[in-house]
Amino acid sequence: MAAAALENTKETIAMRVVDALRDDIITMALKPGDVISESDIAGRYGVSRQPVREAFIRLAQQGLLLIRPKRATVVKKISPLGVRQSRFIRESIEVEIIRRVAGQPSDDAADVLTKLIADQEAASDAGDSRRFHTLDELFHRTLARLAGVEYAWQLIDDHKMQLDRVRYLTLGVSSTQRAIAEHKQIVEAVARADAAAAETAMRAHLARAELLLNQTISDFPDYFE
Amino acid sequence: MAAAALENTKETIAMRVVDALRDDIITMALKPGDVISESDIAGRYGVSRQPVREAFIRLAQQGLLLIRPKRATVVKKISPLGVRQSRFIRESIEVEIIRRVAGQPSDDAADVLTKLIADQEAASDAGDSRRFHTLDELFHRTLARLAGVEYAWQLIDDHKMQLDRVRYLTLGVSSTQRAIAEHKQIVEAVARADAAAAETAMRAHLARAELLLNQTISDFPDYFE
DNA sequence: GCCGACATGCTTCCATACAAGATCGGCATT
DNA sequence: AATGCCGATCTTGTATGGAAGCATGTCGGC
Repeated sequence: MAAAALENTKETIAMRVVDALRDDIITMALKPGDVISESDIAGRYGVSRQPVREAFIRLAQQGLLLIRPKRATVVKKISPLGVRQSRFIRESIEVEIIRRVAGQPSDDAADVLTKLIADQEAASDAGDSRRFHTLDELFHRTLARLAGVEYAWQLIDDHKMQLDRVRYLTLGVSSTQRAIAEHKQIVEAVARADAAAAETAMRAHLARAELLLNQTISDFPDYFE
Repeated sequence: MAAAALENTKETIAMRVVDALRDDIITMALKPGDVISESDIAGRYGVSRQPVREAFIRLAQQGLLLIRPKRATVVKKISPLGVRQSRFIRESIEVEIIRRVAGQPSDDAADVLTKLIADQEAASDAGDSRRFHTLDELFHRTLARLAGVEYAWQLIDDHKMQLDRVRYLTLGVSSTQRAIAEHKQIVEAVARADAAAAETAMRAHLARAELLLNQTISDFPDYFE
């Protein structure tokens, strides 16, 4: 396990426990299939069972924990079906976003995106895959903002967590160079206001995740259902 | 308020409270802006505060309640922005779905959909708007199943609840005849395997919700932010 | 040797008591 | 009369004890 101290940032203990556990789950410090209990976590963080229990409820609703009443609570294994359907949702939305952005092109849209790609190249050259990941997410979030639906991006954050766990497992595997090249293609199409090309490029970009998923399933079979 | 007795179907008390409260909220028995408290609801259902509190947490995560720590808990007012972004998500997904269904037409797909429309006409003639609503939802869910993404439909159920509250307010206003006509257009396009026409029809169908939303906001201004 | 009843130790679930922040009213002071 | 203090009384947050269900391993019967 990771730290035994809670960040003192959030208001309530329950919220701090939520943040700590979610981080442990996404970073695989708590592995899919691991069994945890209220008193276990409570003792580990030096708090009572009640806030831990409420944290469990929140994380269970986010699909990260599975509470089996009167039995136990386990870190939910990653569901390939769930991941694929989450990808379907994400692809549907991102395609719609890229159409809008390419359809109503603003002057600085391409500039902002180009600058983000430059940052990604810097992170890639430095071998900082964690920062690359963050910038990659920012790239897609920026597209949502340019389309005027940034709030919608927050709405699907819960579903994205399933994808994030898979992505964390692929940090060393995925080719950052290839992702950067695909981002460039998308921006180029947006700059030309070519919605069809932008959509095609976006679908191709997201399709690579399917290969990564299959690779990950065979690399870590125990983490999947 | 509505019933003071909990259905004895679900496993735990907390789950029963969740179901009861959610139903009261969607059917506007609990109105947006209403202030409730744990002990209030607990006394009303004859249970302790604890399961009620857990129900509050779940409903807050679903966007139906707003817990203000140490202050109170209120039934969340409907956010027009949130509704529009939920609609954006839904439209993105449904367009993708209708493309797939129209793209890979199965023989009985049109038959199943046609039968559903017939049921809707029957409900409309009988003036049973509640049943019409249920069938309408089934129509769209069936499309998701035909596209092979029924599970994704469940994933966005949480967001749909925002739309459901608005829809409940429009039960007497919306034109069932018009909705049926639009459904027929969609099915016709699917039967002809005309993906472009199906997409256009679906967008038009969903666009009507924007008008209903604006109408509802002016009819019930107190229910919105 | 095999199989089932049962005790034991786990878990989550619920109830209750207390703690701590927030609100609102009365009341003293200015 | 206006204003600021302060306490009664709400609220949600946390702690703890016990109840109920489930899994497991032991022991007795066959």
